[in-house]
Amino acid sequence: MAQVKENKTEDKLTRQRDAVLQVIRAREDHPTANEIFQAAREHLPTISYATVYNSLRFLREAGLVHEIKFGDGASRYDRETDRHDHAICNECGKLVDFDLPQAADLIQAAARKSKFQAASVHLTLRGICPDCRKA
Amino acid sequence: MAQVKENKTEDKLTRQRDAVLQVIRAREDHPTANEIFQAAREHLPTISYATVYNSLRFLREAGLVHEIKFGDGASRYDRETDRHDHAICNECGKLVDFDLPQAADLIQAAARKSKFQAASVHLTLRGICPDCRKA
DNA sequence: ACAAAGAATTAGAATTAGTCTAAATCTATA
DNA sequence: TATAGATTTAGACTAATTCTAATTCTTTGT
Repeated sequence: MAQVKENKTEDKLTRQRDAVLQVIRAREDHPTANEIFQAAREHLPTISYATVYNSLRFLREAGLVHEIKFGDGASRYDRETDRHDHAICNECGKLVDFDLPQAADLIQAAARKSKFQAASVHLTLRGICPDCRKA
Repeated sequence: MAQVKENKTEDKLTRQRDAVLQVIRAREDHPTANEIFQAAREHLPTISYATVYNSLRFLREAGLVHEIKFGDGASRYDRETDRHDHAICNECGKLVDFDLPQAADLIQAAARKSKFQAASVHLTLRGICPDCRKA
């Protein structure tokens, strides 16, 4: 009798996937897929663009990285996977993480208003970052 | 002496721009630029894709429509221009407006945490919409 | 250890959203 | 009515991402 195979998605952290993960973990900021590709090929020169995207999907589904999608260009990837909020600078586009527990507390109220079954809530602030305010 | 011309951006609601505006105002949902283009050319068969984009930029800058950018594909346009929040269905992608005044109240706290000078805050709920919950 | 099956990777083509460009058309006004 | 400025048009172009098909691992059974 054939052995039962439960998992649909494989769960191996291959060399390529690990390289991508390490790139994200090594950075304070929120790199794009392209930036990750550039950095990853320094360690693994043969890695391809498609593999970076495949790895990012894998890592996201495994909960190891967090994908941030604002409309402004490319998705960005975040090593911080706990619930948190984002601030985006209207001048320079800088993206900053912060956590506002009060925002998380609004999940019930948001579910009631929207009639959705809530999975998560996320607050986005738009404004001017400290650097651009100075300049 | 030449007449002084103050406005940098012109402010005429041309036939094309008005057609785009009417399409958005006529819809309950949040059409993409492509959907707007399809609908607008029923009234104005010669309108071009680029003009739809130009008109959307004009209408957005004039405050007549609201642009919603989630990473999931194309920008969507909303006739509702007052501050409001959004719920997105993780199953079918449906986008719904709602207003949670408590979210607006968090603008001060969010500014403090992020160190940004705040312009706006916006709460996004992700979950399952009523229709998908039934199915 | 070896072959077969399944998974992952690769390179490049394809797709999609959106912007840019240059020529043509409008429109207001002197 | 001529003209200058603004707008529209069609299509080329760009950037991000996904798809595809061939190739290269990895397992695992024998």
